[in-house]
Amino acid sequence: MIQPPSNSQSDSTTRSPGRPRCESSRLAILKAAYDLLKERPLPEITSAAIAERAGVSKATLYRWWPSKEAVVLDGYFAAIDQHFEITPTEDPLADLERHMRSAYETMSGPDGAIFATLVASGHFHPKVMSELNEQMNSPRCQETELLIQRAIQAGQLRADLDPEMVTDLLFGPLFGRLMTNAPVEATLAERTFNLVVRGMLARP
Amino acid sequence: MIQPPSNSQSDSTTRSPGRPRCESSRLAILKAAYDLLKERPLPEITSAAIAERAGVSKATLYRWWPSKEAVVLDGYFAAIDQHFEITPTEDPLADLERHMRSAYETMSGPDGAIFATLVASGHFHPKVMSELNEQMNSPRCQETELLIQRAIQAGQLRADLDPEMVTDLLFGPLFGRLMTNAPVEATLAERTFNLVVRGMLARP
DNA sequence: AAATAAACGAAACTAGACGTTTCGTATTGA
DNA sequence: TCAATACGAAACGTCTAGTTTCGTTTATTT
Repeated sequence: MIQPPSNSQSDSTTRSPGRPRCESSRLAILKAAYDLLKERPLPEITSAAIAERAGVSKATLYRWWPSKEAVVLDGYFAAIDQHFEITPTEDPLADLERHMRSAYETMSGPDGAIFATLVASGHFHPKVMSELNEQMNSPRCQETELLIQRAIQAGQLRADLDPEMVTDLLFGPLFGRLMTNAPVEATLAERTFNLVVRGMLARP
Repeated sequence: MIQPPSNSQSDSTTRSPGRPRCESSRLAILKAAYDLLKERPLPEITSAAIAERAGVSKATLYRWWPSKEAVVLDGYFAAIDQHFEITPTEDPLADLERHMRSAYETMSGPDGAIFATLVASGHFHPKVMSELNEQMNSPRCQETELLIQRAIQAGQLRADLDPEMVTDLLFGPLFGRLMTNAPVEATLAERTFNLVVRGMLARP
């Protein structure tokens, strides 16, 4: 995350003197940021609005986060932290498809729209982009690539596949939708998966 | 395009009285906008900077365009208008690949970066997004789908393919790169094309 | 219990951007 | 010449990010 002062309160044993940080304010700020994110795009969210909704002064907000973007990003991560688990079965290829459908389904809703606007902001705030890549994109890609490698080892997929390339392809249509602000149709994951798996060449 | 006053000077015969619009200023503004776009992302471009570089007053700029975004968008369209022609041959599938490589190559350079930031801005300015979709995305998609249909009719591709889906897939990795601000590798188009054509299933 | 260190709220403040408006001047057609 | 329009210069209003000041509150430490 992005916090200037020494965060994670060093140890739980040694505490610095003075009034401790107000945990409820911290949570209120994160929640306020996420709630606002569901209502309107990031540029229309002001730092004053976040502070006001959280019942907190702007000074407090800027004491713990360096910018509006950092607050909103932390709020988003805190809210969606629990998504995207995978439970492997005997059929790695089916696991891959389930994983993909789950991602598409999540991103077809409000969290997808928020993600898209955050990525858009990332083009103007390098730290936002790198945070998003580190916290969201990279981990999800690694999960996906792992599933692909399992399917390869199980003999279900070609051995000469590049898992990274396959991942790009599987999620490309999703990114395309998010990037152009187009709706993610319910059948998109399925159709994408089938086409990628089978290929488009005539007479196999 | 986006111009509030009656543009395209109605007819070339009937002209309204009064001093005519200064064409050189118009061109200077468009060029200044595009040049600035090559230098820095849109939010860091100020209307004052565009006017100053064009040697024009802000009042002139806002007389002809409703916003900074509209100016910049027109500047971009004016600069890249000539890209992406297709010359069909006897081999529609090869045409498709060439078309795709050309698009990937173009978008791997500065115009791709600019496009990405414009799309990003589109998330915060609906008119920018719709303009981009109408002037860029939709036409390119239609071209691509046409090429796919030709390849299907030539028997090179499966008859049951959905050209739109294939297009999404072919350009997905490109969009993914642009969206996350990642570099578009020189071999990306080729690898994408090969994988989509062949599919990823083991033993065909 | 007293001193200290830090967080908090309220509010003023700076700096900068967008977009508007005013006014005087320049350029065209009628 | 007159009317209509474009242009430049400059001031202006409004909004926002982010900073700073100051008095108050809550905790630890001695």
